[in-house]
Amino acid sequence: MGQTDLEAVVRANHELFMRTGDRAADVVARHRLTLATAQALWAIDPEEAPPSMTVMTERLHCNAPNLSFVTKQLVERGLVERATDPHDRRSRVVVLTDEGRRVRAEIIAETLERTPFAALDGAELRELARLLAKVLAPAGGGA
Amino acid sequence: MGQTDLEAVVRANHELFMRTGDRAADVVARHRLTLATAQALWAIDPEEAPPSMTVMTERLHCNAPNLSFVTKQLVERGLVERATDPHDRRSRVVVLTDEGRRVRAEIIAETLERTPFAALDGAELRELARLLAKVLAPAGGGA
DNA sequence: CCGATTGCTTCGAGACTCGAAGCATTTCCG
DNA sequence: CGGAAATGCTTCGAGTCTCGAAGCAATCGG
Repeated sequence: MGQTDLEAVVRANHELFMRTGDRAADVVARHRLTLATAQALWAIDPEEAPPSMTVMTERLHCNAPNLSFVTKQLVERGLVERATDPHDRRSRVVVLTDEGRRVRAEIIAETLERTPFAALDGAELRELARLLAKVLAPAGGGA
Repeated sequence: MGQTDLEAVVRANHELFMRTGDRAADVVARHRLTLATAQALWAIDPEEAPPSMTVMTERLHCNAPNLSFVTKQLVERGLVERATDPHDRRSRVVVLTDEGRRVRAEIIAETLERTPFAALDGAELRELARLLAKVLAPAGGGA
């Protein structure tokens, strides 16, 4: 009867995603952003190379026109800038501005303070992170 | 540094919700539904008393006008019917039709087949379900 | 060199979400 | 009882999000 556990997990995953979003709603609104634009901002890690639009569509599970739309709003808000990838002039990379870096850090910090997941203790979080990582990469290097 | 685990958990939760949705997309499309209407259908447990609109808004984390809109589509699709709660004639309950019950079961079954969570074995799923349940109900009867 | 492909944008349409306003019913309180 | 207030839901209008189709610039393949 693993079916019952599986359904419970999928439902809990959905519910917790919604609850985290609900609690983050006023945080992102305070920065004049929406959930969609905040997720895009979150997806740009300032410690890695600026991602191309294609990479961003994969991270956000959306298509190119959608990302173009969302990116435009971040540009207008002064949080990111578009730049042409010198290695392939067709490709545009999304670069965080100083304010973008600051706003991103604030949104992430406040979201993590409010998410229901924060109720778990360190050991539980580590175990949960381990299990979720396994789901994300099930092969584990196997055949 | 539990912060790292917490962020990883929130990101993984988001990512897995999106992946589950992506893999369910063609399943719900096959039934002429969208993700929003399918979630509403999922939220109606045929083994419990038919939920009122208010209960449904809580389950779906949406407001009344939105639910009214989604419910209308399920009614037009012949999957649910509206009924007046005899105990409070202001309240409308959402009742699954026979086809609604059948389509709901199919969508859930096929979604659970395809979700990445299905890669876990029984013990892992049970542990994951336990942790997520704890996040959903953190108090545990405490003060 | 030129057709095919890739990466992105714009455009137009459809779906989703929400606040405001309105209606029916119930509850509250004198 | 009677009427004001509250509750549950719907409709309406506007705004946001999402996507397919079409188009442009740059690169790749022969």
